[in-house]
Formats: sequence, structure tokens, C-alpha cells
Amino acid sequence: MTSATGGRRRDALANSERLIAAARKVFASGGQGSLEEIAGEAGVGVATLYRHFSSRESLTRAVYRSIMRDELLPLLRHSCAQGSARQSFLLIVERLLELLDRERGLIASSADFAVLTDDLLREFLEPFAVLLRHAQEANEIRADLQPYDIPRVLSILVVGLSTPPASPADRRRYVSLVFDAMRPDQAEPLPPLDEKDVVEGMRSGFTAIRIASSSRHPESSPREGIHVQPGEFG
Amino acid sequence: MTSATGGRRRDALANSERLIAAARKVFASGGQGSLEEIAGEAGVGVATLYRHFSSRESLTRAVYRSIMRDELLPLLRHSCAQGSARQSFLLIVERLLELLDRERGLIASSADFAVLTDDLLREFLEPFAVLLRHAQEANEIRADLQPYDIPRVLSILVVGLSTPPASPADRRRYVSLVFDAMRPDQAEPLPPLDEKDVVEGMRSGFTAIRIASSSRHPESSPREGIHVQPGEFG
DNA sequence: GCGCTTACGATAGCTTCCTATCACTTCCAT
DNA sequence: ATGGAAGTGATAGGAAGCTATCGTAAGCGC
Repeated sequence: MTSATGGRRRDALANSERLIAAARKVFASGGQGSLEEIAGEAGVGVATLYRHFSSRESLTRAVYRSIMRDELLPLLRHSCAQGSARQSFLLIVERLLELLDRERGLIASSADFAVLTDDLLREFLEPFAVLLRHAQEANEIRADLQPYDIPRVLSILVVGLSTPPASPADRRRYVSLVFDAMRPDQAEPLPPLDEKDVVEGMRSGFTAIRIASSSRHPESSPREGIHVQPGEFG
Repeated sequence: MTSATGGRRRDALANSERLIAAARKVFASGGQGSLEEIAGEAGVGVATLYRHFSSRESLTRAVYRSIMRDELLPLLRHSCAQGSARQSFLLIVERLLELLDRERGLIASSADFAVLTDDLLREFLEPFAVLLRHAQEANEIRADLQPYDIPRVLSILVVGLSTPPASPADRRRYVSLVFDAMRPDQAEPLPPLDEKDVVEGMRSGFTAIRIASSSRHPESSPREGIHVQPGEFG
């Protein structure tokens, strides 16, 4: 039981990563590609692909997570250290939209791109919560927004402006529109969040940022989660 | 060439409608159902299904359109005659969300539910434009929103709150949030719409409400469009 | 009513995703 | 270094979407 790798053999771990890299490459070429093609690109048999990822959806999720980890995590680390928190959210949405614009294959490969995006953004709940608190303390964002709202709103925006793909101008327009709704001087107090969501958010998001949505997708393995040092974003 | 039916034989037209009804029934039972199952339910062979609908996506689109026509059109007719236009938009989103909550099968059957929703809502551009103008004249909605924005914003909301399905409380919350962004006393003027969209909207939406997005889905036949009497919503 | 056109059912076959099996190889703890 | 656990490729096969064909039936213009 090699603690760092979750007890998996080194070759298995390597194959897993090669599969994700291969899928990422195939997706980047525009199409979703057959699973055989992806397995071939990774230099393994299709059976091995299925051993690591129970379905196309599962592989796609891993790829998406890998992209988010590479692109979003640095951005978040940087944002927390400095700058307007409201601006950071803007940056994150725009960055995400921009990179998804080049990832039509990934989107095509997702059976449910919206659910995927929502799940993955929820894994960033802790850093989002920190950013939100900063923004609210600076009176940049309305006080009745709660941490759980952030991944949800971001995913609604990202999905809504990726499918169908919006032009850069339209992206700016609708992102601005929604961000206008987050101003501190709002017209009406928001209706409350569903209690269930809040509780779930607290439980799965704040203690340790792993898979926030394991209940919806039990096959997802925790070892594939996005890992954030607890308290790193304070 | 029987003008009203677009020159199709009566039995073919009937089969088309039976197929839509059958699919609607199968979808309502929760699953997406195999196409053979749907064809069986309609009492026709699977080849006939493909003769009328080139793919599952095409059939799903027809079902979705049929639902929208049945549910949304009366609501729009009623809204235009009376009441707050802003309230009408609210009603439409909520109505749509409510009925989609019972249509998980339809959603599952859509390869791209977001594109479908966006396309279909765009077919209502004219009545939306009328409602918007009323709302703006009554200073209920910010003046820099344009007709084309309405279907887009509505589809973003509807899709974002249907996948993953949001609780009624969450739906109210996020609908309220976005509608707050549409208030007349907005913080910042919106960045402009993409010119291309505006032009396309004008061309395909305002002259005659048929298929607003024929360029993206050429296989859609005009005869299946949602028909609105020109000028009915004024 | 008649004949042409259109639409039909049945069926066979292709592709992709996915499951399952099995003999063989690689890794790793001891 | 070695035995056993973990991992692997190859492959066969099933389900579903989709295409294509063909002989037959039904609608429609005349």
C-alpha cells in the first residue's frame, strides 16, 4: 500500500495518466474520438481503458478535472493572494469559457456537460468561499450570496455560454449581465437556498475538497479528486 | 400538393404525429427509451421512424417543440393581453422549469439539451420582443436589453436549472438572481451584442416565426416549426 | 376506378459503446 | 529472487443507433 498512490501499482497509475493525456489530445483535435482510438493513442488496449474508467463519461470527467486542475487552480491561488475578488470570479468565468472554446471535443464527449461542470466546480467550494467572503467584506458582492451559490452560478454561466458556443462579445455581455445581479445594492433579497444544498456543501466541500458529488456519481474515485491543501485559501 | 400539409400524404402526416405522441409518452415514463420501443408504441416500424426523423435528436426536437407549443404558446398569448411583462417572463421560466422537471426522459434523450432549448426558445422571438418592449416602456426591465437577449437568457436559466435538476427553492433563488440583473437601474451598461446575432435574429425571427436556427440544423423542416400569426403579439 | 407516386414493414448489416473472459505479464512485499 | 496479487492485451459478443434494400400497400391526381 504505497500511501501516495492510493495503493495502486505504478504501471496502473501511469496507464491511467497516459489515458487521460491521450483523451485530452484526441479531444483537442476537435472530435470526441472512439474509445479504441483513445486507448490506441495511449498505447494500451481498450479493456485497460475500461478498467480505469467505467465509461466514456467517467474518462471525460477525469479529463475535464485534469484541465480544471491545470488551469483554474493556479488562477485561484493567484486570486486569493491579491486583487478584487469580484474581478477574480470574472477572470475565472472568462478563462473557463475561453479554454472550453478550444475543447469542443471534451464537450461533445460529455453525456451531460452541465452536470459535469457543476460537479467539478463544486470541488472548488472552499477557495470560492474564501473569495466570496473577501468580496463581501469589501462590499463588492451582495451579502445574501452564499458559498454554495458560486459554483452553481459559475456553472450555469459556463454551460450556458458554451452550448451553444457564444461569441466572445456575447460571452462578455451575458457574464456582465449576471455579474450585475451580484452587486451589493440589489433590488430584492434572494429567496433562500435549499437547506439540503447548504448542508451538503458544508459537509463535502469545507472539510476536505475532494469529490463534492460522490452521491450522484458513486463510481468516481476520491483519488482522482482535485486536491487543495486545507486552509490554503484563507 | 395539399397546401396545408406541405404536400405529404395524409397517412405519413398521421404517422409523424403518432410518433411524436408515442415518444412523448415514452419520455414521460422517465427513460429515453429505445427507438424501437417508440416506433412500437406508435404502431409503426423503426424504418418509418427514421423516415420521418433523421435521428433521435431530430425526434426529440420535435417532441420538445410540441411540448413548448402546447404549454408556452397559450401562456404567451395570455401574457401579452394583460399583466406585467416582467412577471410574464418569470412565469414562463418557472412554467418551463416545472414541466421539464417531469420530462427527464426528454432531457436524457437530447444529445444537446442546451442547443435544443436555445433553438426552440428563439422561435418565440417575436412575442418575446413584444413583451420586452412593453416591459421596457413600463420601466420594468433595463433598456439596454434587446429582443435577442430574451430567448438566450431564458435558455441559459432553463438549462442551468434543469441539468442538474435544481430544487424548487434553488430555482426560485437563481431565477430571482438573474431577474435582479434585468432591473432598469443597472450598475453598468451592457457590452454590446454580437452583431451577427442581432442580424440573424432580425432576419429569421421577426419576419415569420419559424425555425430561427435553420443554419445550425438544416435537417429541421419548416413545416414542423411553431407557427405564430404575424403581428399576433402586438 | 386506375396508375403513379409515396410511404410502408421487415430485415440484414454496420458502427460504437460496453461487458466478460482468459491466458499471460508486471510489480512489489517479503 | 520469488510467489502471489494486480494488471494487461486480445478477443468475443451483446445492445443500440443508424443505413440500406426490397417487395408491398396505401393515398391521391386524374
